[in-house]
Amino acid sequence: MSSGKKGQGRQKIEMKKMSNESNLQVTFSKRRSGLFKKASELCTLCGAYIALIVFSPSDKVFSFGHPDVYTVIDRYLSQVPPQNNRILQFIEAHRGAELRELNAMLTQINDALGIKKKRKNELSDLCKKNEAQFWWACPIEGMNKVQLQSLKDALLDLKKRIEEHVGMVVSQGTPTQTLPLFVDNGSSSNMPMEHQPNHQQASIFPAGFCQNPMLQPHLFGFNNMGGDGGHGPSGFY
Amino acid sequence: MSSGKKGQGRQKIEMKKMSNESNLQVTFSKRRSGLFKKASELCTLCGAYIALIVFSPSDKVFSFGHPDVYTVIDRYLSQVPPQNNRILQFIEAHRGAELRELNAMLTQINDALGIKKKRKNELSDLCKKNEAQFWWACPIEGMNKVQLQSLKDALLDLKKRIEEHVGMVVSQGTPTQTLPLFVDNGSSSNMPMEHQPNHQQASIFPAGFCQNPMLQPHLFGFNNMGGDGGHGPSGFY
DNA sequence: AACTATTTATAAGA
DNA sequence: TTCTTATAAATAGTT
Repeated sequence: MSSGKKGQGRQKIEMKKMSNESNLQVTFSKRRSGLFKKASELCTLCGAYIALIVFSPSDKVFSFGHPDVYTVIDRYLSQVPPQNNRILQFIEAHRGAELRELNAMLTQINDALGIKKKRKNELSDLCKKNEAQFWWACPIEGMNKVQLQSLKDALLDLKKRIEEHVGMVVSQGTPTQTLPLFVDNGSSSNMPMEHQPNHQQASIFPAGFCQNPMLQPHLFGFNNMGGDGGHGPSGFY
Repeated sequence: MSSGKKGQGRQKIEMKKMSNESNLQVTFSKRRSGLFKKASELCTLCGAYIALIVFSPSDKVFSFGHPDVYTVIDRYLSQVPPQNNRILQFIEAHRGAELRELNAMLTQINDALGIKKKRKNELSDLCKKNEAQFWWACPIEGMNKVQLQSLKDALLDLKKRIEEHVGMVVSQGTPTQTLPLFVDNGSSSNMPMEHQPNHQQASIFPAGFCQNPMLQPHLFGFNNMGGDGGHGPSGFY
């Protein structure tokens, strides 16, 4: 602007996969922000329930949910169309159908049966997987019971050794303080907020367990569980 | 425009729940369209994987997925952060921690164990529910195996009675024709398309089983499984 | 990350 | 719901 040469400003782009890698990265970032903002605004303005999950080209995952992702997914997966009288309605609707049509229907129904069987197996697998290794991908949440128990034991041991080292006995009362080293509650005031929507994300995660709170102001709760970004040794912040 | 009085055009709106009901409905509709369009564009431009589920204020559900909603959800739910050496890393990171911090950590770990147990039960319930009555909410897909079998039997019976009525014997060869009455493949050319994105929604539904394809041009596959909108007797269209 | 010329989305009104 | 129009908001290209 201060120079004599001014940019062309925004140009229209072709709606196809971007070829330039670095450009794509920037565009992804900008548009992802915009998308999440739009989603949160739809919640705020209209009281809609929304789940939004985005995997970046480099497989980082970003999510937004109101009231939270899991609630909306559960509701989506549980949703079944009204089934009463389905068969009756179907037969009524096709009472005059030609034989060839009926044959086609039977074929489709058989196909549907096969697909249903296949998907049922897939779902069973998924359930097993989820039982084996739990989902919510925050540091401690990422551990299974056995791992948590191990961690707890290890910490107890460490604590004991410190006690011995310091040479003092500590009361075992419930601590009330949170850990700055470990906890970062995204809703605290150190986050810039342009406005506070009146809806809240009732996160499934215990407050402060999530890493990488998105820095977008005025958005509900964008939970970036992305790969590299959060799970290294320095990730406890 | 033809009148002397011209509108003010778009006005800025407050970012809070809209009070006017009919206005809210219109805004929801417009913004939902915009949101889904943005989502599909992010897929097209950047190759992102996205799942987007929206429940309207009146509880109609709209969804968009690339490659499809279930794939993205599965991936999201299955995602677990790298766990190797987590415990070691944790202890390393906190070797100098104060006793009070260790106490706080133990409390949090105990909390996490409790939450994990609770969520595990919830997940089990969800799995059971899904086994009992399957999810994908299109007409035939909405039926369970027993219902599909009943429908098949009913159709076979109907077919037989028609045969008797017409007084002829029909060959049982596999039909190759689709049913206009029953099938509507959203990607066929009777849908206005401003442009064809090079990504495809690999729908879990057999082609044509979905109802209410959204009429938004250039979008991937918005699957409106909304309550009233699609499941009545007239829903077979 | 910031800037800005443009394109795009959308609130209001019909 | 769909169309139009004025304006707000998002963002592509650049710095």
